[in-house]
Amino acid sequence: MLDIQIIRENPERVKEAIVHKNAGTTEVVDKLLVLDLEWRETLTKLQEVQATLNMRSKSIGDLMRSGKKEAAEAARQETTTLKAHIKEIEDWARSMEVERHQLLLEIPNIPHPDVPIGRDESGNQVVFEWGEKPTFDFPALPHWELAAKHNLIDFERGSKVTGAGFPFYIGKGARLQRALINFFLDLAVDEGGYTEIQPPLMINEASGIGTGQLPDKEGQMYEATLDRFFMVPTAEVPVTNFLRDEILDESQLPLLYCAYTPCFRREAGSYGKDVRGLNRLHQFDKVELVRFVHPETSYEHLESIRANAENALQKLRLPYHRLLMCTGDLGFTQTKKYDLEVWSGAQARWLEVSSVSNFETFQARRANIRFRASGNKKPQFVHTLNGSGLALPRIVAALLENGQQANGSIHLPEALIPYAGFDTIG
RNA sequence: GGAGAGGUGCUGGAGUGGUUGAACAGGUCGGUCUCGAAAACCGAUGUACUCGUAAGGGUACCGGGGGUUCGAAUCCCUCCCUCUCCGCCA
Repeated sequence: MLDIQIIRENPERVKEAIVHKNAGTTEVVDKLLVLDLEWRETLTKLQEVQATLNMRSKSIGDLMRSGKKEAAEAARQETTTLKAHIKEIEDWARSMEVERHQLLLEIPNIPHPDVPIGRDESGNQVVFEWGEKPTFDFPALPHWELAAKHNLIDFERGSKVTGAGFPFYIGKGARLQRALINFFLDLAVDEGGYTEIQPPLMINEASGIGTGQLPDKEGQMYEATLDRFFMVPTAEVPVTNFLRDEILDESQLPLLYCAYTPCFRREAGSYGKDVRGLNRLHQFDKVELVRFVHPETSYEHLESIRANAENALQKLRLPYHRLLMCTGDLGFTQTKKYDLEVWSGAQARWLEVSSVSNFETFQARRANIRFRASGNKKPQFVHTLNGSGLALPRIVAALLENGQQANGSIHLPEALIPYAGFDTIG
């Protein structure tokens, strides 16, 4: 949610953001401004009438206390029409406010000036590349064949027990998952300075609204309808909402949290391409990095989270590149975003394994997370940021594919061996 | 799941229909005193929205929502949460 003040003062900038983000028509802005004005006028009127009623009530009280019963009774009669009038204006104001809020929720965040303007993913810029793509002097197998060959992952039984996209990890496959989770968490805690959190795996409606999954992306989450809880699509949701409706002290900032959770995504509408093997799952593991920071420092923190994620990739010796996402490929809530993609040797393509974003006050405003600067100043909204550090399945895909040898075995990178307890699969 | 108790400001804790946005205490901030500090004393100290160039007004908020009333933190309904006991259970 944007600050209404920005929209009032700078509607053209907001419209430009909508156009650059491909986020619908700019009409919402004009509609909102008209409604906002109307709402404020109505509100002023309402408050005036309420003030008169309050005054009358007070004088009735005075009359009663001084024993002037008839006068009090007469005054009481007079308030009935006033009350009806209040109710009328109140209903009107409320319905306007609801609509105003609705429109406000439809307006996307404004991209940072550094962000290249572009319609879609073709406008994204590769700004950094690291590592060397592996070459094979034998027919390299895609990870799903390697996983089957070494009995690491069982997709079929996953389909039987739950459905497509819910695999079983077996033996060294399961151990590899556990190793990666611990490796990423240790990295975040020991080198990144994050505090580890184990959040609930289900969230309520208010939390979904706080981080922006609700109301529009409701269909992307699994819902426990009896309780109206949602399975977490990412740890970002519970971890960001950890501080919802709180006022922090400036000295507490920045706050850095990391969390491992499974992530549940319905991925409605994305069937067809790229769903082979581990490329797209309904349940997958991820370590998420979340920061709550002072507004003045948030872009430094963006680079810092990005560096945390890249550090993990480099330690795993996975070739990757960094994309600066263009306006058209930015999410609704983001001002600036980097995607990190690893090279998957056998599929010969880049796979997204991390997305690092700044939301400035967009989430903080929705989730009502503020801080108070020293000296009794007014509370202001923090900036929130997050990034994957990292998402497991595509890392596993790349590790298997890039690490495969002519004899069919798979070598693990040095950094992972203490965690896995083995250096070779097969 | 059953029975009961309770949810008030940064904190503790009053308040059961009429100057209560909320006593009192603590905390925090500012000041006086002091070489400095402590103590003591004085003062300030919620949030959101809105009107206003400003000074300064106004409205709403005592877990959430709704209702009764001229008037509600106080009465009623409902939901959520916490605690105690019982049951069930990893």
